[in-house]
Amino acid sequence: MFYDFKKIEEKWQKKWQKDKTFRAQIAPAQKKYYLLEMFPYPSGKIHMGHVRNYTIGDVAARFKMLEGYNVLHPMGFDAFGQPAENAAIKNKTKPDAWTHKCIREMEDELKKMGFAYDWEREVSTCDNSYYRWNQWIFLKMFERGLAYKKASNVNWCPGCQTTLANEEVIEGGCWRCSAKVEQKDLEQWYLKITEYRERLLEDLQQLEDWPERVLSMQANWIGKSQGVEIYFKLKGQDKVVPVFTTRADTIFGATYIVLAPEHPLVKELIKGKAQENEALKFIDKVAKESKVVRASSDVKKEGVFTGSLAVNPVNNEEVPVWIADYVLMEYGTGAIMAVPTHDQRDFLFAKEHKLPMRIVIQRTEDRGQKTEDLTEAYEGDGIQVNSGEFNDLPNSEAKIRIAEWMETKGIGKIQTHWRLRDWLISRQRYWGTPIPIIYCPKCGVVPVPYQNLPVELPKDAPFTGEGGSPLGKVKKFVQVKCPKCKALARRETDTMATFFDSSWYFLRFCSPKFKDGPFGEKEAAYWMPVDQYIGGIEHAILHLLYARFFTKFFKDLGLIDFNEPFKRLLTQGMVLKDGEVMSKSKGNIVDPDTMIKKYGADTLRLFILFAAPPETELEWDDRGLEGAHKFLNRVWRIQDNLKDKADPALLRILHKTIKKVSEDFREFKFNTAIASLMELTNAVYQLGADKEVFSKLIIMLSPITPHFSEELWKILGNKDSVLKAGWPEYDSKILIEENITIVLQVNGKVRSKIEVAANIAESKLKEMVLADKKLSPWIQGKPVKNFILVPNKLVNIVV
RNA sequence: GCGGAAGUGGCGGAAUGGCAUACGCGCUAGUCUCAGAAGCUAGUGGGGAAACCCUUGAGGGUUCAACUCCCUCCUUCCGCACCA
Repeated sequence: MFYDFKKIEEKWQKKWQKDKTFRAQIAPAQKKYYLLEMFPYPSGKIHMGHVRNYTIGDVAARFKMLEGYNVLHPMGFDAFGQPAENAAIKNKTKPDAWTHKCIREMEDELKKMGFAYDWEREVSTCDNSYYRWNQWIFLKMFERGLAYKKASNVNWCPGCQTTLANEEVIEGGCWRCSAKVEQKDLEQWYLKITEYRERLLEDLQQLEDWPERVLSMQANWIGKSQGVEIYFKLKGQDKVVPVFTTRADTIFGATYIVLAPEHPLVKELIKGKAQENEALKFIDKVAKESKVVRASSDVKKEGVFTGSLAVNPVNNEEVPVWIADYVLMEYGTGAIMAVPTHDQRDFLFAKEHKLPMRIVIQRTEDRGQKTEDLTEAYEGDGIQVNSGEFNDLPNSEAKIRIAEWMETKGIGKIQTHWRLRDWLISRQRYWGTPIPIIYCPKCGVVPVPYQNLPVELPKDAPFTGEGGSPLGKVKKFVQVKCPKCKALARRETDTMATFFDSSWYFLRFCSPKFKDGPFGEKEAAYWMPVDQYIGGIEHAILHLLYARFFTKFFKDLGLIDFNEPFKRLLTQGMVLKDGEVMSKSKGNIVDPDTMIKKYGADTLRLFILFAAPPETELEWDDRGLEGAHKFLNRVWRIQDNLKDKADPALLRILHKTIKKVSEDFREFKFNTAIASLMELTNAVYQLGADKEVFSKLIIMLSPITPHFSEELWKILGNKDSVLKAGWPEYDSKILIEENITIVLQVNGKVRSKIEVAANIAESKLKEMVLADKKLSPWIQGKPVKNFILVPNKLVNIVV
């Protein structure tokens, strides 16, 4: 007999919707649990990555419901972004219409999976009821000096006359017209996330339940480093070039310095020199080079000599000043001291351009080694050589002593540097939140008054992907009266990066219809922080960092009383097919909808959890899906053969299973939880189950296969949803076994096994072991050197 | 280059110092059937007739005992803003 998954799944989905089973309401007496999965971009179709992410979340949510928590489990759409613009151009429609159509389709697909969402809380970031609060937040930041304007480089396509995202630059060319991409300076809006860097780093320590790798990625991204700023005087001028280094111990080996081509001193340095023309050409070339090309590691490091010399302040040695593309203006001081012997990049550059080098750190065993002997830079620890009064010190000590010495001599300054830069949020795009700023010829930059929000995104902007910002072409939008002096003014036409939208949506879900602010303080106080957040590892840095930044900002505004938005984080692995990520270009996509039609959502949910642990990659396998389906049919058939009373042996297995599944669910080990449910099912086939054992099996399965379990639960005569059944508890008395199998090893190799009473005395056991027949060939005539006993498990005899 | 993760049967995976390969897929045989499908039962790491021996990317170490801990190396995957 087969179960009719199609009928069953439709029936229960309708019932859940009608009964509002998953509606979440504040209940102060009850323990709350906020479970959130990263909301999707509405592309129209869900893919296996979504199925995996949301199934993991759904099982956790339903498990918590069974455990008696008041669960908030919302869903929404991250609906602004470029794909809508591209799709609209391609399909001759509008981003608005296209996005809303996609949202409807995706809602349908998500509902077909049976996910336990409170759909009444759904939000879409492209609705003005949502993005008006983006604008509100922006204005609050602007008031506090956290949003500011600054000139910055963008990728510019001269063919399309538009800016390009990094991912739209393919091998230095525009993805649409292949024209060579240039760099252009534009005034852009930034958020001062760097003001929060200390807290963003510090508070990582509170996140005990985050994966170690995400924490270290965030810490590295923020990149706090202690180092020294060293002042190199320019020869024949009274100008000074500061360079930053974390390796003050190598200063005596600095044989040249390198400036970024954009460095403000460069033009002056090359003026009138023989190298001037060559240098100007190089600067021009680098300036046009897209950041993507410049940043790719396989490109050869290029550079030119400026013709100027500088003085190494520790030994007054004259060193050449170069410019090179691998030094970036954005980091540190935009200038570095080069130590070819102890930095591999400097080493390669020095070899290429025949620059001098000097060893200053050496391991004792390498004493006497010459620079000519080096085939690569030595970046490890050692003893100082060629370093004046610091010779013979270990470099770790010298690093500190040299830094302090330079500070007292006034040739350097100990400094903390950060890797984190401010966040550029301006986009010259249409489908995003308009930045609520007005430019008045008299008053300058004027924020839109709060009562005038939202600044609505015009529905009818013409855009073709060419010719600059689409909003700039909508006169009705651009032309505006200055809120201060009523003179004719101009609106900002940039929109916000979509990461802005997703940096606070978890707060909106607490009170999605709130009208007096981005979220209700009372609701946020009850539901937040998110107890469990689930999403892809690709968001390990940016999204999570921005969400943490916004949370701290809200705390500073006094709207919330906590520092971190996400208590626990799970990053799920990708879904692969034939060892590769599923993608359209590879043509290896497996469509969830097809699988639902063929086997049902419950089977799909079961398989995707069973095939691999949540955090590792998952290899898709059609046959595995069939196996999962087979298992459900096997459980379904149990109902026909229920006994009046279960075997005591089965009861023991049942309680063992309850213990194991409870532990595994708490730790998100769904694959092994399912394995033990399968073992229980196998035992039922051997020993026969009664109604009680079967009921508990169904309850334990219900978070994974909700429709299937609800149906069986009803067939067993229950009136309420299986969600009301309560999570089963195990009886530790039943778990105690009378007899235990002890493994007998000789010299670490298994030679025999014996069955003994659980509470056997050690001396008695030893006697039995030494008398074991299978063991005798191995121990006979040999003195027992050691007798190791692991209680209830194993004995190892060393002879 | 920087940072992170992982390597176990034919395949997905289990075991975090104590019986390597749980559970599932696949495969083999049996049973049921006119036949097939489904189901059920049994078997299934490699070598060997057997006793036994070998086996967790490679090599070394610690330990009574290592997939698990330490060292060296190899391979694969992921993220990134060449971060000095």
